[in-house]
Amino acid sequence: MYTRAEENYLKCIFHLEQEHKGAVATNAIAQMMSTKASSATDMIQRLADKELVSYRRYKGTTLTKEGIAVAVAVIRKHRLWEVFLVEKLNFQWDEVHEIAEQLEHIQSEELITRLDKFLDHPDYDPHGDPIPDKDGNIKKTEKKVLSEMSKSQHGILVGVRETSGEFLQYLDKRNIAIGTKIKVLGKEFFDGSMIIQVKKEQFFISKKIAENLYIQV
Amino acid sequence: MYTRAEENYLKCIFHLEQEHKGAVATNAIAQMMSTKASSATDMIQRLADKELVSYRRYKGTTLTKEGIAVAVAVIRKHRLWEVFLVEKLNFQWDEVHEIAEQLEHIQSEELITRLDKFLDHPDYDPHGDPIPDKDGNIKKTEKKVLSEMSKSQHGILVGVRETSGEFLQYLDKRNIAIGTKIKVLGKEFFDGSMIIQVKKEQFFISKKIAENLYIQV
DNA sequence: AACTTATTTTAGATTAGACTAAAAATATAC
DNA sequence: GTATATTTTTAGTCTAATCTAAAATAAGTT
Repeated sequence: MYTRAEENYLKCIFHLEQEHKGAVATNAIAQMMSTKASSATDMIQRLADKELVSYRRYKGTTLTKEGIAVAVAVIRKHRLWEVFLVEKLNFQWDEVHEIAEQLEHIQSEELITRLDKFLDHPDYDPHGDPIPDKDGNIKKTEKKVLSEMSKSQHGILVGVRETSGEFLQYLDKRNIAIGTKIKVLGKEFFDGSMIIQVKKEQFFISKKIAENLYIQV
Repeated sequence: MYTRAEENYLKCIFHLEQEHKGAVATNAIAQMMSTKASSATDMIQRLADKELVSYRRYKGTTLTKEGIAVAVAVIRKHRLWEVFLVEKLNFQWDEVHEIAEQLEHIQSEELITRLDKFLDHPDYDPHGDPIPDKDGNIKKTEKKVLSEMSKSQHGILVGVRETSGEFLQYLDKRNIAIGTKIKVLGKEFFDGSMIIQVKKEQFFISKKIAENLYIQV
């Protein structure tokens, strides 16, 4: 099995690779892991020795098949635990990330099989992210970033990008949650800000907010 | 907070101190932790620096108030998770120990508060051991080892000492579980073996088995 | 093309936790 | 009460994961 640190690096590289499509820069990894570039290099080289990533000095890092499998397994565990925490223990969706970061490293195939069944095989976690299946397949959701939508388009919120407590609380305060219908009433070219309709109410939102909301059209 | 290793040592020392009443030998700790005496000494000295144990060279180790608090908190978490695994995820009672060993180190007060509530504030774990409350109080069960009972005495099984898979499966095979009524029909002085009644059936059991069953008379 | 800046890697040190081998303290035996 | 055996501790080494400082490479600018 792999260490906690290894699993965390693999998960991190997986997410970065998804975002930017292509080899991941050492600095990007270091930054996301809140560590120094030298530490990241060190770990990357160890992961390369174990053939979990392929790596060429100064050129960047990509996950191997095995590396992807490990990363996705960890993500599956993380998201299943998040469902458990919200659905069964009644946590708010913005409180679960930190705890799931720990739970995702518990080693037991059987545990996850049973947890998945107990939760009735959920497809999405409380933030709207898809839960990989046992074999590592992830449902691709054809979601759009709200900031890329134009006037009078509408859809439902299926996920968020940023997962900080502040951001999720911002949404809660405005009654915006996964599943909420959102319509774009207006868009300002100058700064990318928008006026949106949520249920009976209308809000002004900045570009920064709009960039962090995923909408299914 | 404390590291996994520290928590495990504290838990180990707690159990040994309960059993033998008095300062715990370094070798006993090393043996229970499946490590070498030198490693144990090393850790004990670090724990002493942090005032979690009081320790005098060559004399043995005892937990301080703070050390007890940490150990009991870990034991509480372990036993609550065991209840969860058996009651909610339908594990057999002999399959849960290893997983609970991992789960007991998850750091979150709130998680345990909510888990406890979700499980309806259980008093005992699936092996019959009492679950410490939030403040660290442990219900003392006035239980007796079966091997110390005499002919025609009876009671119910409230706990087991040994927790190996083989032993628990031995019990399962004979339909013996926590809560089962047991009556001593006969006892052999020579080797301490017994004939017991369980439900409608009678079994011969060796002294070794009898020493590992706790009965509430 | 040469200079400057930013990124990445190497070298060397540190910490927790474990190990082996040897030394020190305690316990047991005659 | 000395000799022997057992237990415990110390000293020194090892690995994973981190750090700082310095060196190497790549990228950007004139």
